Amino acid sequence: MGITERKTREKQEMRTKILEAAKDVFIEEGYEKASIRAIAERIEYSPATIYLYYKDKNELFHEVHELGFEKLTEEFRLSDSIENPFERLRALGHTYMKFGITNPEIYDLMFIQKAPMEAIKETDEGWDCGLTCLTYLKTTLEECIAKQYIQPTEINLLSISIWSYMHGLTSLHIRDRFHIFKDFDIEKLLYGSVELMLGMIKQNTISRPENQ
Amino acid sequence: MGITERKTREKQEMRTKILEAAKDVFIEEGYEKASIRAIAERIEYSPATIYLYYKDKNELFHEVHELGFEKLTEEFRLSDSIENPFERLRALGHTYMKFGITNPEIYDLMFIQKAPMEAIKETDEGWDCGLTCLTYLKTTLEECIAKQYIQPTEINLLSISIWSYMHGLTSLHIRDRFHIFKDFDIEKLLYGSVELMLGMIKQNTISRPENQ
DNA sequence: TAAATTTAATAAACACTGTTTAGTAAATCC
DNA sequence: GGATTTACTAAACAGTGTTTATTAAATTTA
Repeated sequence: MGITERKTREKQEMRTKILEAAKDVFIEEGYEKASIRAIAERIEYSPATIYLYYKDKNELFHEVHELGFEKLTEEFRLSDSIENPFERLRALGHTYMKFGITNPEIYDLMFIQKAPMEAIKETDEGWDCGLTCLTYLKTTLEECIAKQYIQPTEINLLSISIWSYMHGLTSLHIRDRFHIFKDFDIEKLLYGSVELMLGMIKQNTISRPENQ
Repeated sequence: MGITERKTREKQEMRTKILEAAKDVFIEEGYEKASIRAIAERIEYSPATIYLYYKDKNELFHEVHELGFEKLTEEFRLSDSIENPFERLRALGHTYMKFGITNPEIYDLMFIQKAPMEAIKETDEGWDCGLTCLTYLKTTLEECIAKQYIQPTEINLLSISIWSYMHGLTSLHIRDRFHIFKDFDIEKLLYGSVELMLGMIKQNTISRPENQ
């Protein structure tokens, strides 16, 4: 019977319709103004309708957060063609930071807000999209170690460190904590910091001939 | 005339009464549940009364955020007695991270939420309390450089980097992004990361005899 | 001291928020 | 064609920050 098939298809279409509206409101108006009512109004449905397709706001925001990860992963993929793993690492760093600065509201949802993580806790799934991005970093770092650009280091320790560093720079910046450096070009400081870190983890190798 | 003096004193007492209540609600109930009504109820006044002493929620939260900085600065001061600047740097790092993990809601307000920064924008003051803490880090780093524990580096670049690193570790942790390392002892990874960073910035000096 | 004025506090309202419930109209099934 | 399921929504509930009009008390003035 084709009706049930059409119905499930329509149900899915409505979900993506809501999801896209949520994403748009999010990007245009920001986290604070992304209310259920605002999203409902955009698709010309009543607020209550959204609850027929999403359990609650957390679940909806969790899916928006997944969209964000799809976009970030997509941008990460652009660096796949870079042969040198250390150069690829630099590119990933720049991509990550630029993503955060360009899409602060989505970045907010992906790495700062509690909501998406609470949605995960209510299911038995893990933070798959986060894991995917982390794996991207991990494999690049492993390759850097294999090709002796970086001193051998426990990979979880190293990846958590690089990620935290990049997140620290990005999040303190988009949350306006760097205004105290008002006499400096902040973006220049940010990219300078990335280079400082890259220099530090690379220099270790250069200065240790026994690893070469 | 003693009346006006008493009045201004009472006005100040009421402000601190509200402020302390706000801080307590904040610590006990968290950011989300720290509503004007909840704060008002705790001091047994009507919500409207708070607006006679504070312009809006942002201004009140800004003062709570300042209390947080007083506490953090206090804890930083405990490391003043450490002679070796590099050991002092390690202590500051541990203090910072422990502060964030122990007081996640206050840390939230100090380094994550937008609200306190918006309160600053509306006045002509800067982020003085943030600057104080940063100066603490800066002077320690400068001393590290002077005593050749750390390779000479532009001080703003270096301090922004160390701070971002510590904030990245702390904030990703308290916002539950490290659950993907579920097979590991996360706190161990965190302190391990601090050691990794310390090792990296120190090693540069050791491996460069021309600086010693 | 009595009246006028200033001050302090609040109840109630406004415009929002997420979410639930009851009810309606249309589509589908028998 | 009548019964049933489905899709949707209006209205309500409990909460939010904030403003306004009003009241009662404290203070000043005459």
